[in-house]
Amino acid sequence: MSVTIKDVSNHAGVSIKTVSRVINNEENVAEATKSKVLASVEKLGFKPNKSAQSLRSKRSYMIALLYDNPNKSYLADIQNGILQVCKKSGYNLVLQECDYQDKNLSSSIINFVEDFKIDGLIVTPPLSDMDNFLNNLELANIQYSIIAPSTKKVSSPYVSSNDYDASYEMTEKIISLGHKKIGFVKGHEMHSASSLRFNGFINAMDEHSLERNFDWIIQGDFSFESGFQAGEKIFSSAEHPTAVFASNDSMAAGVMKSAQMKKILIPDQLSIVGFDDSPTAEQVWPSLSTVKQPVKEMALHAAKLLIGEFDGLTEKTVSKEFKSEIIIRESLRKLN
Amino acid sequence: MSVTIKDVSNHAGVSIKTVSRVINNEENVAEATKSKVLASVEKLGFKPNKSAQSLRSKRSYMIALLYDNPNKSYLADIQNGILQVCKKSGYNLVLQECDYQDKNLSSSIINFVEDFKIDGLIVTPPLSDMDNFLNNLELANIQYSIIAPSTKKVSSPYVSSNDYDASYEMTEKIISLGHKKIGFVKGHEMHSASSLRFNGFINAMDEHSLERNFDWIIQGDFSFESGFQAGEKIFSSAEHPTAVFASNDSMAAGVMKSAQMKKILIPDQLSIVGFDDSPTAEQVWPSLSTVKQPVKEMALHAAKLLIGEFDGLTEKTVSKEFKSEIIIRESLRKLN
DNA sequence: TAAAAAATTGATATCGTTGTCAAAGTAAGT
DNA sequence: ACTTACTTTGACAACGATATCAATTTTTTA
Repeated sequence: MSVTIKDVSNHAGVSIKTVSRVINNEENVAEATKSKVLASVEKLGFKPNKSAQSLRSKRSYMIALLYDNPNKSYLADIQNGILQVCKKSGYNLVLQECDYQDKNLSSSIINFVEDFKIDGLIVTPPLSDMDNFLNNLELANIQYSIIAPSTKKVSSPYVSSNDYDASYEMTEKIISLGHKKIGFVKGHEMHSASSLRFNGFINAMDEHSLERNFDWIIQGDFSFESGFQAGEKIFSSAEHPTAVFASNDSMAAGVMKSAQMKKILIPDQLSIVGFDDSPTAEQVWPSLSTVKQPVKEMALHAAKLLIGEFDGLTEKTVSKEFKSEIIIRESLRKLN
Repeated sequence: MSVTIKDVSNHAGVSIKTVSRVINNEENVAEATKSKVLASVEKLGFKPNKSAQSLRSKRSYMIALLYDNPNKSYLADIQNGILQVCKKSGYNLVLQECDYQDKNLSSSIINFVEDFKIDGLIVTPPLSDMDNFLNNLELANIQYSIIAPSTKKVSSPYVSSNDYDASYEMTEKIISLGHKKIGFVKGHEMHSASSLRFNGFINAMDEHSLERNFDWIIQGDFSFESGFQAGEKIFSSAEHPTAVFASNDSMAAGVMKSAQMKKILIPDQLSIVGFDDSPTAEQVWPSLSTVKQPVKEMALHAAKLLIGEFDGLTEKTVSKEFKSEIIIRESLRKLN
């Protein structure tokens, strides 16, 4: 039926072990033998049987993406980045949806990995911040690579974004446009990015000696609805801010709706900025100024880190922090 | 190390073949033997080695999702639905991003399937409408299940939504609110849903003897930008419609922006409706009335169809057409 | 030039299942 | 009771790769 290693060994006049050596790029194969084998491989169109390889070498050539993320756009970007690496390196991506509140999360994931001989995991927020979970993975000797952890105490490779810096920078941008009265909507408490983004805001405010008004600093949970509620609170206070910075775009859209329903003109009377550059950011009117993280590139790098870890990619890849980009759209305006 | 079929056979005092028979639910195993084996399996915590099974039986217990879809939200819903079935049936979902314009699409997919011994494919639009591609899959003897094809000439199982009906119904809804001057923004020409949605609109208009105004019927491509451009055209015509029906939410948001920039009040002067119930639909202001397809349920059913095809699920599953739901939000208002 | 060391190669076992086919056990038919 | 047919079971081969370890060849060293 299909071409096996034995066919190749016959064709090339060597043992199957030698063919195996060549296709696995092992050392100590004479150059002449190697090219002879490679020629046969090419000629016969040989492709190693993944199942057989997997059985013998206990590797599946599959990596899994662990996520518990309500943000569909974010998820899609992550997947795209990983897939790009997978395609090149012959790996496959398997999806594993998780519930971060599940008591049995660790054991069910460990089971899954052992069951399917998954080679490694890519862990996304908020799972990437659950130290206990990550520890369990390590105890079970499971390789993983982390996207966007807040704390970097883990030993496994990670990629992160500079949520703090980006938030600081965006806040400075707002301030530079003359705003002094700035509100803030915090993100979900479980997500480490929430505190980073908040701290960036606070520190930039402090740096410019601007007063924090806690009537305008509202706890949200990244949902549109929570953004709307935040807006309702902010705009019910005696004095209104001239700008509101929400920790993500959905909440910014919520604030925007609240303002618009109260006939507050955006951006004339109120500037709004978000975070994430979700599709919605471009599609609302006025379009949202926001912070764009290179999510896809981060995921790509995380995949490289992981696969490099057990597959020895040619170029050595290391943990990396990515820089975000500030995108100015219609919702942010200079104060006059 | 881990428990093998041999351990179970020893423990149960039967041959490995008998254990194999039990775990594969084969016929002709005495009830007593079966329960004895099952007990041992339970006791020892035996789980068949997927790689070995795969090697011997030429099945990978993996299905792949084929997509070339710019809509991240749609993709996430599809994935969720499939994953739900996968979890139950022990399959894994592998992602395969495609380019529908790729000349080598058929061969590269066939290669992929043979390479990884993928058990079956779930094909989404617009791939699901490429008859040539589907034919090639069949020639290669690859099992697949289709989501939302327009034509049903294929022999493989499918799930579909009633795009035509939903569009017809939504148009009637608009008409019932007193609108007579209704514009329409068409979707991407490659997507079969586009023509279905358009036909639903046209036929409902005809049915109610309403005139089609081709200044208000604009070709779009499902993108926000194309929706915006459509709006620009529509609102530059001598007379304005009182309602615009866009073939998806992104385009509806584009039309909305165009209108808002021209100070056309929504919904007072103009009603706008979309299609898909994307996250944006809820987050724009005024929020978009739209058509929600049970995408997740459709994907779930498609996965059942596929896995049932080669795995004989308990309940017999057949091709099915799903009904969409009309969601009325702020952007649609009764004409007074 | 012989011996030792290193590099290269191959015969065969092995991974953990399922498939083949024949043997053993049971039920049915005469 | 004795074939005949059917059900149930097991011994062993097979799937297609990698691992072990010894054999062979080449290179280095003395």
